[in-house]
Order: sequence, then structure tokens, then C-alpha cells
Amino acid sequence: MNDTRQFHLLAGIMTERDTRSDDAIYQSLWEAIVEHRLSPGARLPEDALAGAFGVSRTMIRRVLQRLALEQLVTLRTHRGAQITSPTPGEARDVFRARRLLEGALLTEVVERITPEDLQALTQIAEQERHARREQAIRLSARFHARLMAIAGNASLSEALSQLISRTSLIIAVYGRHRAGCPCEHPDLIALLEAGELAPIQTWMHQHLTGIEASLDFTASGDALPDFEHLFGHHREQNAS
Amino acid sequence: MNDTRQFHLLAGIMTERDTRSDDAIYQSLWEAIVEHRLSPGARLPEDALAGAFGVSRTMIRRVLQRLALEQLVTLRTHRGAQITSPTPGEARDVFRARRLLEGALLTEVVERITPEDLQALTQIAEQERHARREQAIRLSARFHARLMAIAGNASLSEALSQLISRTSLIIAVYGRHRAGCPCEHPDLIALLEAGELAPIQTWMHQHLTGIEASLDFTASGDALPDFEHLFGHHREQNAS
DNA sequence: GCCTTGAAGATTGTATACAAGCATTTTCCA
DNA sequence: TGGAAAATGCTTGTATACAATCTTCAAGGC
Repeated sequence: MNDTRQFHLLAGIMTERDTRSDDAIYQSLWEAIVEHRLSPGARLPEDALAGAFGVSRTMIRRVLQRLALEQLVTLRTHRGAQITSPTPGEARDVFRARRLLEGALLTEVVERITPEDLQALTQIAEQERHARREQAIRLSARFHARLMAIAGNASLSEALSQLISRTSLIIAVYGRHRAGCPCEHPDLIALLEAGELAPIQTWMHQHLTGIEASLDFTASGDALPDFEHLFGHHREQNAS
Repeated sequence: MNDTRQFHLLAGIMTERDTRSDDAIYQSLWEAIVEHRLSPGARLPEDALAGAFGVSRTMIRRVLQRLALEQLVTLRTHRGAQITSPTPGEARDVFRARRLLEGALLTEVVERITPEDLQALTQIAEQERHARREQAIRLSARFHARLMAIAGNASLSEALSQLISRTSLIIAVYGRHRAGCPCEHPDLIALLEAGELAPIQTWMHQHLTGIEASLDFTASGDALPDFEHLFGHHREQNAS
């Protein structure tokens, strides 16, 4: 009887009930979070996840710890895991960090970019335009990650990837109109083809600042998960 | 009988055999790694650590996973954990990342630095000068971390802290003369007191480039842990 | 003498059992 | 009827047992 409820709780995360490996579970959860199928504040009971993925709590705990270290999930002792609700302060922090990092990396990106890179970026941007809204968010994240990978600095790319994921959480909490990246990416591709550094950096700075400016920090509080926002959309738990 | 050997294997990590929490174990291992008491390539058997810290493998595995995500430890399936031996490529990657990040953050550091900050930095530099060689490495890492924390960007500070820790590993593998940071930090403090951005950035760039230039990448290979280096110092396993 | 093949030992991977803590509800008293 | 305290149930924290895999060592063949 518990199983049914647990399964329902996480409907939409997985395709069918089969045993998956560590990384596959991480991937599934990551996508569900970045695509806003799991909203900030949502609780992630270990038993429910274990049941849904057909593994024991051991693996689930490992995955949750990894997500927690990446700040996508908040782990509180004896209170379990829930999707992180970034505070306004953290949100501004992430955008400042992204402006700095992406701005700096663009120098090397412009130097090293190849036609293959441009093609890959074009393809992602294309998918982004035709994708459903949920997947568009994930593709937008992939676009930025792929772009910055061109700089060829694995350490910074990884750090930046985490910042990009967290941006998705921030938009989930504070986004007003439901837009993530308002599909400006094709414009950047045109600039990249031209190859002039200055306008590219300007574009990126405005791109990030524009997203940040579109947020509304007045709604929710700082510390606690914003249940108001959660309830506004739809509640995961059924009341039985 | 196993216990004795295990305990001996990790001598010097802990003060006495008592039960510690998750974070305390992480801290102990982190310090042991950064201070080069555990050299790159050293194996970290779960049973041995569990015995040494008086906890079960469960906690040890969690700590090892965290260290692995920070790239201080390498986890290979069915083959256990060992201290990461950065490849020359990774080493250059880390230094490039540090030059970029620390250079960029210095702008905000100079803007926001307070007398209290200067005092704290002075104190660390002072301890550094009087400390034993092992602890000096850790203090040097703390100096850089404390300095960059002034910029007030938690996300980037955290990423940078990981890069700084990894630098310690790099020095352990490729350092020729046993110098880590050759105690140039007081010079930086003088520049910070003057408050001119340009010379500070120049200093930092030369500082990092100088450390990188002092490394010798010809010795060890790329992929595997360098047992040559390990044996050169002293072996952890006794031959019984 | 060296390489290949097999078996024993040791270590990790996963699941589960039990203990500890928190949340909710129920009950009792004012 | 409202509030507070206690008890029950649920969730997580930790340890341990067992299975799977790798490594090592030994024996046999080339």
C-alpha cells in the first residue's frame, strides 16, 4: 500500500520501474529538478525514491548527497532531503558569479571555437526552439554548458555547470513570467560567427543581467522553502 | 589482528581512537591530504579508515564520496579509493583556472577589504612563517581562501577553495624543491594595504605562475598513481 | 624460465535490520 | 472549546551481513 503512494509521489521522473545504476538515478533526478518537474521545496523521501527506482535507500542516499553537494538539494539531519529553495541572496550571488565566470571564459571561447562547436550550439538552439517548455529549460542549460566547455578548462566548466543548474532553481522560485532564457541564443550564435569579442561579452552580460532583472524577489522569504509558491502550482502529496 | 595493521596504516591522522562525526572525519582527512601526510596514490581502504575513526564503513564511504567529488580522492569501482594524482594536464588546468578566478576576484577584494580582513590575513601569514613545513602548506591554502572570501561571493569562493586544495595535491606530485608557496604572502599584504589594484593583480599572477613554473612535469606519467614518488618518500604498507 | 590459468583471499557494492529523532495526532485538563 | 503534553507512527542515521568483483599467489604447461 505504501508503494502505490510513493510511486505516485514521483510520477513523471522515470519511464518504468526498473533497477538503475547510481549515475542513471542521478541523471533522472537532475533532469527532473532542472526541468522544474520537481519544484524547490519538494520533499524527497528516501523510501519513495528507492521504491520508484527499484533500488535500496543506500544508492538513493548517495545520489542525494551528491545533489546536496551541488546545492540542488538541501539535506537536513533527521528531516530528509528537499529541493533547494535558493534565497534572494544566493540568487544574486549565482548571477554575479556567472557574469564573472562566463565573461572571463568567453575570451578563450572566442579564440578556440571551431565550426563543429558552432554547429553543435546551433543544433541545441534549434532543439530549444522546437522543444516543449520543460525541456527548453534543460536545453538552455546545456547550451550555456556546451558553450563554456569550448574554453577547454574542465575545472571552471564544472563549477560553472553547477551554477547553471542552480540558476534553474532560482528561476523556478523567483521567475515571474514563465520564461527561462527567452530564446536569445540564436543571436549569440550570430555574434560568435562574426568572432568579435567585445560585442559577445556585452551580449552575455546583458543576457544574464536581463534574466536576473526579470526575477521577482519580493514574493518569498529568505530561509525556508516557500510553500506558498509550491501550493500555487500544485501539491505533490495527496491528502488521503 | 587486522586492526593493528589498519591502525598503523593511518598513523598520524587522528589524535586518539574515538567516535567522530561525519564532518570531523572529513576535516581530518582533508587536512591529512592537504598537509601531504597522505600522498597522492595512497590507498584508503574503507575498513582501515573505519577502524581508525571508530565508525562503520557507512560514514567512511560518505566522506570518501565527498572527497571524490572535490577531486581530492579518486574512486574506482571495486578498487577502492586513493588520493588523487593529478595529471600534468589537470595541473595546468587548475593553475589556469586559479589565475583567471583569483585575478577576477581581486577586483572586488580590493574594493571591499577591511582592516579586520587585513589583520586576519596578517595573522595567517605570521603563523605560516613560524609553522612547521606540513602545517605551512595548509596555512598557505587558508591564506588564499581567506583572501578570496573577502570578495563576498560564496559560490566562487567554494569553487576556488577546491582548486586551492587540488593545488596542494599537484605540489605533492610535481613539486621539486619542497617549497609550496615560498612565503611571499607578506609582500601581498603590503600591496593590499597600499590598495592599488594593478600591482596586486600583477603580483598574484606572478605568484601563481611562479609556483607553476617551479613544478617538474617530466617525472611521472599521466594516468596512473606514481608509485615511484610514493616509494621515494616512505611506504605506508609494511611488508609482512 | 616465463607465461597462462586457476583458486584463495581480501575489498568493495548493495541491501537490510535496528536504533534514534522528528512530526502528527490524540488525549487530558483547564 | 482551546491549549498543552504525551504517545504513536513515520522518516532518517548507523551498523552489519551477504554477494560480487578484483587482486594475489600458486601450480601447471609451453
